[in-house]
Amino acid sequence: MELNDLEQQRVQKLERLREAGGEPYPRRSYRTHTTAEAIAVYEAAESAETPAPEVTVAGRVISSRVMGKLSFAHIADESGRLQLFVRRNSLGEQAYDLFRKTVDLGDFVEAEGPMMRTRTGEISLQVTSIRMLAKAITPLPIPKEYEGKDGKVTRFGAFSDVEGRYRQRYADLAVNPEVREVFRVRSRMIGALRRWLDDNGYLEVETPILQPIYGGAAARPFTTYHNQLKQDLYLRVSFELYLKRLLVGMFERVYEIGRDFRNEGVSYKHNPEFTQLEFYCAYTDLYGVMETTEQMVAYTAQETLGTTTVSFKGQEIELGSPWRRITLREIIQQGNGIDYVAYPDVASLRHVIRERGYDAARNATWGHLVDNLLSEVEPGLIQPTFVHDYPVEISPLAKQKPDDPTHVERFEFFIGGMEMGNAFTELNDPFEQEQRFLQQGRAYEEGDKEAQPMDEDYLRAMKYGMPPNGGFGMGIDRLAMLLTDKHSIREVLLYPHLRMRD
RNA sequence: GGGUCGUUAGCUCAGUCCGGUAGAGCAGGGGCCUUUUAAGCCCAGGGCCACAGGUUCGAAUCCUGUACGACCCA
Repeated sequence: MELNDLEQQRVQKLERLREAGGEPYPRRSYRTHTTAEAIAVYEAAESAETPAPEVTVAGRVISSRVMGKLSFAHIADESGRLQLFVRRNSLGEQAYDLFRKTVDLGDFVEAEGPMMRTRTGEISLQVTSIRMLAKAITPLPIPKEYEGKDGKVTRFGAFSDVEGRYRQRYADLAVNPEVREVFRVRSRMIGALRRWLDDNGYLEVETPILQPIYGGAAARPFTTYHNQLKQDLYLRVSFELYLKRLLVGMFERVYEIGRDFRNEGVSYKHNPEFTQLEFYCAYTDLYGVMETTEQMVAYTAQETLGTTTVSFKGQEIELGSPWRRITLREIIQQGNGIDYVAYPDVASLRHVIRERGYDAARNATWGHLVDNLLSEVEPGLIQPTFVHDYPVEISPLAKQKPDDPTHVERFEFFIGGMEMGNAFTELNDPFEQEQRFLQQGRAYEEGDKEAQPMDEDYLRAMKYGMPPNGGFGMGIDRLAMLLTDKHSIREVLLYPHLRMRD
């Protein structure tokens, strides 16, 4: 192990601790109170005018002010922080000296003694005994903090290098409490989603991540290989086809929360692996799913943040229902002035798009061009909006509209200028589904690498009879961005994908 | 994929225009200090200036390329 100067100094302290009979990495702590509990029991004793309680607390040293015969330090645990009042008279000369010489910022320690208030009024622990729990060799970039009279905390020298924070997330979490809070919010959010679905009759299931045939979304997959079976396998790009098979199997409401993998570029809202929620509900359709979506998302915000009004990029977003509904055709017309329905082939659509001054890639399919037109208006969709009625070409698993076979009952919904999810009245006619797969196959041959492959077993399942149903998918990471007001997906992923470095 | 910007001490950053001994604060080390809280005071340390080339008497600084990252655009 290569150690720099600072690390070598800490190893020397570790050895000094051992020489004094101490153990730098003992097996466990005999903590009696968290720091928050210690403060609470002291406050209770104070107001009841009973003697100050004795406690044992454990945590990481995050500040220290060593003076001659009296020192102050703060330790932090997950519940908060507590000041240690370390006086030579209370601790004993040898122990005090050992504390001064061997304890660094970042170390985990255990401290024991009666609670007290200092002269300035801060509730503290008067240390009668202190023990190393885990010696930190590498110094953590612990910032200095200053609490202004208005209670606002100013931090100095905080660990803020974005790349460093992502590559060493443990250090980021250790020194930036607000980063920990992001992941608490994320966890509460997923818990709330799960609770809502469970309470509404949905069964949580798990389906294969390794799939012999991928599908359910327009995306390129990651490919892997099973050595013993000598078989190519794909990492799933969606859960869709496996979940809908379960409706054939007589489950009526199913959902899955898990990881999808898409072999595409990274951006502020794309990571190669991301967390998705999909649910399928028998006997409803797109319009039923709209209501479900509104209720579920509003509930999740309320349970997670205590409000359905969220602030995102400086704007107030109201997640309470009802949400705006507008057709894809209308919103593109409003945004770009192009009625794509009037240009039913790729040549004429590409022509009009270029005429209006927008880019249109030469190899883009008609469906991609429509999708690109939507992308132009997407950043303006701040308040929750269902954009519905999509062209059948780009929706091979959705059911056509009864009055217009060129369009399907599908919506994508947008919040905060981001696409959050996608839903259909699911196609359950096996003959039509077969035609759609064949059409996708032709698109693939023509160069659309995101087209979906034929799935014979899925058709076989559908031939047994699949109830009418509405399906739904939502990007969990993007919802987490919305609820935490983070503007990059990497801020809501503990370990975002980064390029290898040496 | 294109453009712009960045990479200097463990952390946060100056220094780059206009080439000439590598800087600060915090952290760390040695002292002083029994109510501090961005504690304070004194002293002494700490660097492959991302990497590889080039120009030059001389490069952190100018030029080219590479890597990684951030932001914007597609």
